[in-house]
Amino acid sequence: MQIKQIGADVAIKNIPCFNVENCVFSGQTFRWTKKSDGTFHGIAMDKSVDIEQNSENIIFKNISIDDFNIVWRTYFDLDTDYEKILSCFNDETIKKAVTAYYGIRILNQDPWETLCSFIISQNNNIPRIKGIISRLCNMYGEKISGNDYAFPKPEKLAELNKADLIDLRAGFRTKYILDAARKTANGEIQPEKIHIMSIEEAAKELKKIKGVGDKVAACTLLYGYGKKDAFPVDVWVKRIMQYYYPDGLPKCTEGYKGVAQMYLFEYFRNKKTLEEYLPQSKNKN
DNA sequence: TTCCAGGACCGGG
DNA sequence: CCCGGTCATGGA
Repeated sequence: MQIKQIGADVAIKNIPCFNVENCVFSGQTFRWTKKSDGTFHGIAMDKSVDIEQNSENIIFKNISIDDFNIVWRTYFDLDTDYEKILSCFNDETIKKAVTAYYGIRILNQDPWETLCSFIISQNNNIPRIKGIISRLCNMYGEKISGNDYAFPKPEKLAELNKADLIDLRAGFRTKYILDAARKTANGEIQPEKIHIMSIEEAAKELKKIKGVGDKVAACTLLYGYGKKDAFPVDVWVKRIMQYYYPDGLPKCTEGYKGVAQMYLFEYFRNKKTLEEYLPQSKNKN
């Protein structure tokens, strides 16, 4: 990876397998937009950034190399060799998904934001998830700049009640958000401990929160704790598993089931007609 | 109008 | 342990 300060920007190049658009619109994060000039605007880790990707460079606008190294290099998981991981996937279906969406990386997001975001995601659709999270940040997050607000801290949300979140329009999920905030703020849930736990232990810990089940826990561990073998099964992945992998994911994904899941999820959810790829899915939920 | 969305909780069997 | 109903909201 080459890193260069060019004026007020940081330009990087020679990073295999890094497509910004595929990373930020793959359903693992909810606070990115694409501007009319093709630039990606995102808010994460209490900072906002604009990124331009062209054939030669990836340009992080108006930041220092220190900021890039401390925040975005980690966030985009740039020190992990994805070519190596993906080349081990010897499975026709996964290979198709990898080819179609090459450049997706598993983001290292803030654990609390990830937990809260995927609590909101349950029985919900992605556009609406983004709307709820946006409102939550605008209502209770610290201002960063312009119209950008940081994700609100658990301590901030812990002191609220349901009435304070009526305008969030999160429905039945509001009480789950509050429980997660309170248990995180009062130390019942400790991210530092979860970091060093096994996936099974960590999931059990997260499931102490109301509204956190297997799927939300797996998403949190994969996208917020860097545990790449965590395997979230949502309605899409469930259908994929039933049709392609009734006996489980192929052995070549061992250790990186979450990475394989990310590509499969993105590949199939963007298909208009699932029947084309999952002909038996009609009668199978 | 009905169905569905990156699910989880709860009660009954 | 497993199953179905239920939970808010809004777009298709």
